[in-house]
Amino acid sequence: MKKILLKKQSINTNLTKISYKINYELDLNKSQYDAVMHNEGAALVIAGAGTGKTRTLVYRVARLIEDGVSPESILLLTFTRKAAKEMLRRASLLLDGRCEQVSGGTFHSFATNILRKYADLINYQRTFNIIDQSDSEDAINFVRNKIINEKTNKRFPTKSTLQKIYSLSKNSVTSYKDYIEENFSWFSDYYDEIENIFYLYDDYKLKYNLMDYDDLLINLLKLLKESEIARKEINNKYQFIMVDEYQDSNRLQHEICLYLAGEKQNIMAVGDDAQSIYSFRGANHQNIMFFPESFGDCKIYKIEENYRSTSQILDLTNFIINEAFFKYEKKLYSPRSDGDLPKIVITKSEREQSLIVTQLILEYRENGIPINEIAVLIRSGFHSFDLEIELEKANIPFVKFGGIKFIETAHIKDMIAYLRVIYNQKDALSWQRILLLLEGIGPNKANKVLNLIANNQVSLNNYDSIDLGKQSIIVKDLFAFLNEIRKSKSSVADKCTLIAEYYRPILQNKYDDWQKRWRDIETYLNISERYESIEALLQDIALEPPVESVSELTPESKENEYLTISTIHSAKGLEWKVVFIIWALEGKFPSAKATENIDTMEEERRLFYVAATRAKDYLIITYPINIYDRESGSVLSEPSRFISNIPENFVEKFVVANE
DNA sequence: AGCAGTGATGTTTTT
DNA sequence: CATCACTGCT
Repeated sequence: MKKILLKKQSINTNLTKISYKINYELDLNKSQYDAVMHNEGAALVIAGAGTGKTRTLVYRVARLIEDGVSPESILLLTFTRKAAKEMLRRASLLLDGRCEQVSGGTFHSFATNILRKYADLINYQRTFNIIDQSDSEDAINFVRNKIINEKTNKRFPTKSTLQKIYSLSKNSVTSYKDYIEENFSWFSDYYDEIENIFYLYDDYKLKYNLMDYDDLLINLLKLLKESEIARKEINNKYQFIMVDEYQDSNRLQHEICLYLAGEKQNIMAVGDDAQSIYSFRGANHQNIMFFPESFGDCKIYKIEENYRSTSQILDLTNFIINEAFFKYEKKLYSPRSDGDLPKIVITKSEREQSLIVTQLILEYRENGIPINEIAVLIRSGFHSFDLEIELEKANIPFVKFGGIKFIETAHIKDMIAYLRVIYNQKDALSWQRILLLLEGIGPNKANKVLNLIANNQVSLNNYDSIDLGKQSIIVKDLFAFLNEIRKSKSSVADKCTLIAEYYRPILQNKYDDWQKRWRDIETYLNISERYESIEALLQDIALEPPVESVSELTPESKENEYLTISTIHSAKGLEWKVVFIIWALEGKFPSAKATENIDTMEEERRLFYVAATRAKDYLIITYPINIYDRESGSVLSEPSRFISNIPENFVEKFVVANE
């Protein structure tokens, strides 16, 4: 039995007597100051776009530390690790290195770290592997194939639909039955089969020591709920909880927060209901409004003064959000009234849009705006393909965030699968993947090996009993090779290089464009150099994958300044002097998929709002008119509904002159 | 049992 | 423009 160490912590609540290094009153406005000085008990901070939300969090971290709270006992949960790092860096600049000691990360990475420690309490081994969405779909497909029969041959949900139902019902803490009835009622005939698949899927993961993204949260909650020992240790360690971007948390995360807050309820949630853009992940934009009800006593702070944008930009964004069907009690105001009006540029074609955006970027740069103060924001990853070509022609260095990441490509997943079986030998999903790469091995023979592994008859250092006839040798060679790497004392990067050499002939055989893919592998090898353990590498790849998309990201463009192209979701919390929003066309943004449903439509509006509020000084919205759209088979020619009825004096409109 | 070739299919957003 | 499921061939 583990012994619980209780450490007494004295928090000086008598604020007036302390003399701080930082002059909080001078550095902050009144509402920020109040939030920063919030001491114990629950609090909700509603902070509009650009109102210094990060600043408030950073100052509160510093303030708590100045008051004698030990940095490790502050837990800062953010949406991305990048955000957490940035905050801690700023806090360190403000105060000192102690701020770097603050605990923090995403819900998922925090959960992973906790679960690695307490895995045995929830019947897992601590070397569990984390599987991403597509892995999860594959595993679901595996069990799905066992369930489908004559009755289920038509209109039975696909693996990706099943994964979605599974994930959303878990994230919203709703039973499968209720969730299907409410959201996928057309599948209710198949309810028994679907539920069965989900049970089998859970068994599968437990058996092979795998967790999907949802399991990380579910198992953390389970641990907090069911193990008093773990809960006490965790509560004792993390005395002050701060959660950023609360509007994008879901029910499951909310329940975790309740347990993390513990009896003391020292939790501060920060967010903006008008910026909720993650409902597809089970977030509900009303969640944040329910937050106070979960606590006996919850203070609410509102911050409304915007320091980011000019009042010209805010006039436009206020207009956009006030058109929302469900009203937000929100009007941001700004002391900066010296700006240009936002521009709307209408072009004839996508080509012309790309050309004009490129040209404007060059003009802004000539006028002294550094290129890394400029961003192009897009609704979907592929909206920038044409622009990317144009930017390359014009020699404008750029980095693209969001969209398909190179980590998600088949060849990189293959590479990672080798590492994963070394780390967790039971990982059937990865075994399956790498076995199928071998010549003469199909699903059946792979399955044979999988069963041997599952029954502990075969492992990396005991594989003599494998008998697959002619193919035995090639499989045994794979085992021998992986076992060598497992035992080897060489660096992670060296191990990855060996794997790459092993994989290279397979790659060449499998893909015509193997040279392009090999370059990705070289990038991957470079990344692997940053890690000292396979565990750390795998964890980062699963939870904080390198954000850069597949791209010809040259080393020098990374060093120097670059233009940012980003999906709006990936641009959350960031800001630039100049922001372009391209493809503001009905059918693209809002996406054609969202138009049927009022809730998804409203989310598109908030998304547009988030995009526009990223701009500090200049906002340029563009769209091409008369575009034939293959998807819907129609001609798109209407400007986005979010900008079509903007009052004339709020924007300047441009069209490209005919030559 | 494995594999290659074919035809359909569908392409938000992310941990 | 892939990937994916399916089919028929070896």
